Amino acid sequence: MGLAKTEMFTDEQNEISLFAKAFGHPARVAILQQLFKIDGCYCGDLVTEIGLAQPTISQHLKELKYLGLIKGNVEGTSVCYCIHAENWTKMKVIMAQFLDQDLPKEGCCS
Amino acid sequence: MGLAKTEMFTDEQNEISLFAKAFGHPARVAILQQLFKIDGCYCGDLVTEIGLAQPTISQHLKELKYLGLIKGNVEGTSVCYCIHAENWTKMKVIMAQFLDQDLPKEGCCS
DNA sequence: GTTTTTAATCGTAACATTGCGATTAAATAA
DNA sequence: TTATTTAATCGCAATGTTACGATTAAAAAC
Repeated sequence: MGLAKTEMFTDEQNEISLFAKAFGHPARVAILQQLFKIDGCYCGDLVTEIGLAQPTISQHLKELKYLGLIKGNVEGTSVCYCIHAENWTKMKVIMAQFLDQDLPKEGCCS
Repeated sequence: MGLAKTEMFTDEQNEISLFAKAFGHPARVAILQQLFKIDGCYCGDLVTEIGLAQPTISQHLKELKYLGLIKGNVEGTSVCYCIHAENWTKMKVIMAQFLDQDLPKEGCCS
């Protein structure tokens, strides 16, 4: 059915999967890495750097912005993007809670 | 076109996005959390716990297994799953490299 | 050997994602 | 005002994902 049944999962599980989905495409990973390197970066620069068409980059930026991971500043005809530092930190806390769980000493597969 | 153009991205970017994609569905997050809690867990227990149909859980388990994040041990007619500790740690290193980048002090949006 | 149990696989319907050409919107420059 | 520049949005084709009923496979119990 292509749609996750979000109502059967916890808020935490849904939140983790939403952030993870944002990182689930190499173009968005590349965009974020670029914004860490050159903060802020114009949409056009990202198009050049990453090599996808302008509407495609714009769409990826929209998703990242929707999740609050980046913000964009209009400067004349350009838009300058950068990492939303505060929200990035919040996201990291949520992801770390999931990733840094204690590994059980002994499992069935030991 | 629905398919990421992997050849235009770095191996690192592709690897990050593959792991992220694994966490990009709440059911897989729930499965992994359950395996952290009760290691190891039988496929049937996961079906009961999570509430999706058996073929659906089996499919999610297959993806997690393909990425090396879990392993399954056949015990009679059952299969006992658990976190692949070593690979989980490796994955965490890769994800941390991406998530823990230094935030620039000043961006265009400051 | 037959039945039961457990999980993988198959097939397919419903839906989501990705990519981009074409267009639009909005600011700037001429 | 009329280009020009830059990026968002629209529309659509191609592909991927998710879910599950039906079936199969394999081991265990009887």
